[in-house]
Amino acid sequence: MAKINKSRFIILGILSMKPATGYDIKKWVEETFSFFWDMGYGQIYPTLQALEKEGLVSCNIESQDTRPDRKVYSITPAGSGVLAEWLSTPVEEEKSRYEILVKLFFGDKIPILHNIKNIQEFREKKQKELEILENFVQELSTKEKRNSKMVFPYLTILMGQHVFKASIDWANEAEEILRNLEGNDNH
Amino acid sequence: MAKINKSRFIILGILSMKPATGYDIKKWVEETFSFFWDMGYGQIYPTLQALEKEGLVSCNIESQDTRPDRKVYSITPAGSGVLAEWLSTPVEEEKSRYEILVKLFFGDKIPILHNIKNIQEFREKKQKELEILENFVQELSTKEKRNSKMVFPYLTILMGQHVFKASIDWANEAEEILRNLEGNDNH
DNA sequence: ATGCGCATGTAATCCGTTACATGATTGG
DNA sequence: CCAATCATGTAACGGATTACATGCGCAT
Repeated sequence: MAKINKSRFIILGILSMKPATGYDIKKWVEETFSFFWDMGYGQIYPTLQALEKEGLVSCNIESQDTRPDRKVYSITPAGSGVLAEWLSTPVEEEKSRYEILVKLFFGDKIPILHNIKNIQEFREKKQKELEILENFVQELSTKEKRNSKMVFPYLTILMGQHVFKASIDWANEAEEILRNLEGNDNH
Repeated sequence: MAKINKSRFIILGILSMKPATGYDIKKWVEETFSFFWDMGYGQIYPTLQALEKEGLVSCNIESQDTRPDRKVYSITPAGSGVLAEWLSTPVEEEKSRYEILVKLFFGDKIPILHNIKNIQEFREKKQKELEILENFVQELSTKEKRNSKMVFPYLTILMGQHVFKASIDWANEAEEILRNLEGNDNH
C-alpha cells in the first residue's frame, strides 16, 4: 500500500477553523506550524484541487480586478468526517532524520574543532527557535492554557519547549566533552 | 537547485569505516542508526551504483556459488574527500514533522480521551526507544565514552537520551493537563 | 526604482517507499 | 516444514521541492 499524503489533513484542519485561500494556508502554516510542519505552494494548490474533486472541500471564487481571483475554500461535512477520523487514528512511526547526528557520528574523520562548530551552530538555531516559542506562550493567558480549546495549541508549544531545551542541554554537554578531548589529544 | 541526496553521505561514511555490500549497509543502518536515520534497499543499491559511476566508491566482486555474488564496495580517495567536505559543512535547516503535534493542535475536534490515548501511545514508543539507547550506553566503557573515537557514537546516543526523555516528560505533563480538562468540562 | 505583499498556478525533477522478482542454506 | 538469513536488484508510484510564469498596488 502506498504512502498517504498527510499534508491534506493539515489543510483540512486549517479549513476546519475558517475558510481560506491557498495563500492564506501557506501563511498560516509558516506562522503557526513552522516548528513542526511545513508546506510549499507546489503542494498546497494541487492538494486543494484534489480535495475539491473528492468533495472534502468546496470552493467559492471572489472576483478581484487587479489581482488573481481569490479562491476561498471551505471544509464540507464529508471533509470534517475524514479529518476527525484521521485525528483519532494512532500516530504512525515517525522516521526522524537528524543530520547533525550523522555528521557527528563520523566526526573522527574531520578536525574536532569542525565538530564543535557544527554543535555550536545547532545550539544557536535551537535557542532562536526556543525564544520564538517563549513569546508565543506569554501571549496565552493562564486561563487559555488550561481551559478553553486553546489548550491544544498550548500543548504543542509545550512540546517544542521541552525538545528545544533538551537539544540545547545536549549541545552544551557535547561541546564540553569534545573540548576536553581536544585538550588531551592535541597538546 | 535541486535537493541533494543526503543518504549518499551516510553510505560513504559507513564505507569509510570498512568495505561493505549493500546488504551489510542496510543492516548497519538498522542496528546503529535506526533512531536517527533509515534507508531501504530501493535507495541503497541505486545509490551505490551512482557513487561508483562518480568514482567515489569502487566495487570488488566476490563470486559465490549458491548465492548472488557479493559486491563489496570500498570508498576511494575521491570519496573520502567528498565525505570530509560534507561533514564540515553546516547542518541544513531540518524540517521536522511531528504528526502527534498536528493531531493535538486540532484536538478540539475529537473527544479528549482520544487525544489522551494518542499521547499515551506516543509516550510508550519513546520509552521503548529510550530503553534501547540505555542498553547501548551501558555497553560503552567510561573510557570509550570520553576518549577514543567512540566518543562520537556516544554523543549521538546522548542526544537520543535527552530528546526521548524530553518527549516522555512532555507526554506526562500533557496527559495531566488534559485529564484535568476532562474532569472539569464533562462532569 | 526597488522590493514586498497579494494571488494564482504548472512542470520538472528528485527523494524515498513499496511491491515485485529470485533462490539456496541453515536452524528450530 | 517453515522462517530467517544471505544477497541481488528493478519498476512503479507517490511525496515534496524548486524553478518557472504572471502581474498589480503600495510603501520606501
